[in-house]
Amino acid sequence: LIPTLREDPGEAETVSHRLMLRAGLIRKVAAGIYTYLPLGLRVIRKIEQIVREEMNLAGAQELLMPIASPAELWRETGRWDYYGKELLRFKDRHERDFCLGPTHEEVITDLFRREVRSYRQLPLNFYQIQTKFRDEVRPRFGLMRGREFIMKDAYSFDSDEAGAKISYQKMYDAYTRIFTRCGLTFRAVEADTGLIGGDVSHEFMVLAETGEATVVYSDQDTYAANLERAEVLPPVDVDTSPLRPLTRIATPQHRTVEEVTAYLKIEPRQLVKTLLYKAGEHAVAVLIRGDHELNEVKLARLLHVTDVELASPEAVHTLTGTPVGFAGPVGLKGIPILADHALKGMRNFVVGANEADTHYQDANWDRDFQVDRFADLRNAKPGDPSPRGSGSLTLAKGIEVGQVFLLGTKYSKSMRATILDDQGKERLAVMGCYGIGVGRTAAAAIEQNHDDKGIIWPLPIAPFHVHLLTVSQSESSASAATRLYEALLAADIEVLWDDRSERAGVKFNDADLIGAPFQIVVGDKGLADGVVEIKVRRTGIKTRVALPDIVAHLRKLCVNADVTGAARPSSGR
RNA sequence: CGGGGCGUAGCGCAGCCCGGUAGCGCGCCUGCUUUGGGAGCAGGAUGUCGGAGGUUCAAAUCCUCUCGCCCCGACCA
Repeated sequence: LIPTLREDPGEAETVSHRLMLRAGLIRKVAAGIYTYLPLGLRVIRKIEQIVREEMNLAGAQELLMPIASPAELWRETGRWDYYGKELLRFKDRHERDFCLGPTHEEVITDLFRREVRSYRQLPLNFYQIQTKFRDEVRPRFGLMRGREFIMKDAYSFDSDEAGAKISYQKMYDAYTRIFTRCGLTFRAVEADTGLIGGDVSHEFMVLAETGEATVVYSDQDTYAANLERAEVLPPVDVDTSPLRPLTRIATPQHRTVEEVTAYLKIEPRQLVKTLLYKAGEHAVAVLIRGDHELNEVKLARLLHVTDVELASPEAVHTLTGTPVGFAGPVGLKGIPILADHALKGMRNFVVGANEADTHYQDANWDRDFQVDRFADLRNAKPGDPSPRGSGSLTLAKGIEVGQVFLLGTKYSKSMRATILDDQGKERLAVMGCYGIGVGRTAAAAIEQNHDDKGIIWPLPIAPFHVHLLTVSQSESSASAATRLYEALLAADIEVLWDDRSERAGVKFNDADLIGAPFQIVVGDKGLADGVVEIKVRRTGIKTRVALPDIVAHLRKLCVNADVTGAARPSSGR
């Protein structure tokens, strides 16, 4: 059974989602919840196998934790309240609270503290490949952002920082090998730690237009970070023109940067917008140059809160006495004023006047208002200088397929996971955690490897190496195909045989859609000359090969295609 | 959570404005022909029109409620 679809399903927009449905890899059960069909499951298993091999090689041990976990563990770390609606909660028949695990720091740390006593038992690294559930606000793009999804998660435990860093590096290296073996073009970037927490983190980003994340990287040095994290250096070019006197100016009905700058015939970079934010219980004003974007993650980090949000129009009115659109720092009382450090280089700029339909021209910080704190608060943009030395920054879209975290003692502290060190003293275990989205890796591979006919699988994760199709109904081609099929199986070549009595065109199109790296076409025409046709899906190149030479020929093709998988690390672990 | 859109045969859609026998294409079944890039002819099967309630002689169509799905946004003063 190959349930391919001739037409694009109405529900899918992105390439990988469409092709996964059309090629018969997945079917939707509910929003963000999918069944893996036989073909899709084979791809998932291939990726899992690569992950297993590399994790084992890196010294991690596989275990399997439950999907349901009791609320008490989550209450210990505070995440029962903190995680929000993404945590799908339910009660068992005794009215006890449970949730479906979105990640497993709590469960593994609980295991660790019960079982491990001594530093001699460390380092330890446990991993599992398991179904996770996160009740996403907006599931989309098929397996790219599902609610239920398969994840490889790993957790390392060390007796000190130095050890934890080594464990982290091992995982970083393993991830690099995993995604390389999967045939992906990716980048490891510095990342923020978000809900998981911790100190250091890298995300593995597959570069693709459909990515939901933005990657920032330098064109000349090795700097790469996601947009939330990417550092912006203080300005180098400082305006030294003489200060002009502050002037009020009427800007009737002109609120946005666009409107005000057009009205005043100035550039957005000569205007400073004043954003009012709610950070926990407090309000702050944030000054940002007109052509820059505020980075809320940076703001939250600076203020030591988990989340910030724009103040409501009502709150803006209370704080500034004006409707939204005319807030400004001059005369603003009672709340801290923060400014992006780009302002340090600015003079004689335009700001709101805290009065309807009015702005100030030629405002200057220090003279006209005080800034409580300058900081890096904006998003990087193309052309910004690299924060590590040389080159300028480029922005690209990426799909996050993996992330590694150096957690430190965040969880071992709240859950009191301690070990005895060589002095007999109790110490908190130092942890790391590491995740790979298995289904998302498959989707990302399709985003990077397809054409208008369908998927072009990288050999290591292809559901089958070879798609065998018989295009003639004759006895002779059926028996030739049977012999060939068995010969390929005997040679450990995975082959999908399309023996349906469909017309040739249907089979060709399905084969292209499903995207096995190689197609073997058996037909009466070729058999008359004792040959079959081998087509390389990616290049479209067809070769006529004599029957006895097929296995050898395929082997050669495989070696050429599998440049990544062939290069196995020769570590002694 | 806000905005927009869509639920009609297995799939893709029309019909709805203007109420009156539920349609088209693909797929599926039967037969004949065809057979190396999504075949042709002939015949055939398939629908609680997402669900509930209402209006009406009469509802896929109008009204109310509800469920599901998709897309955009949740970033600017």
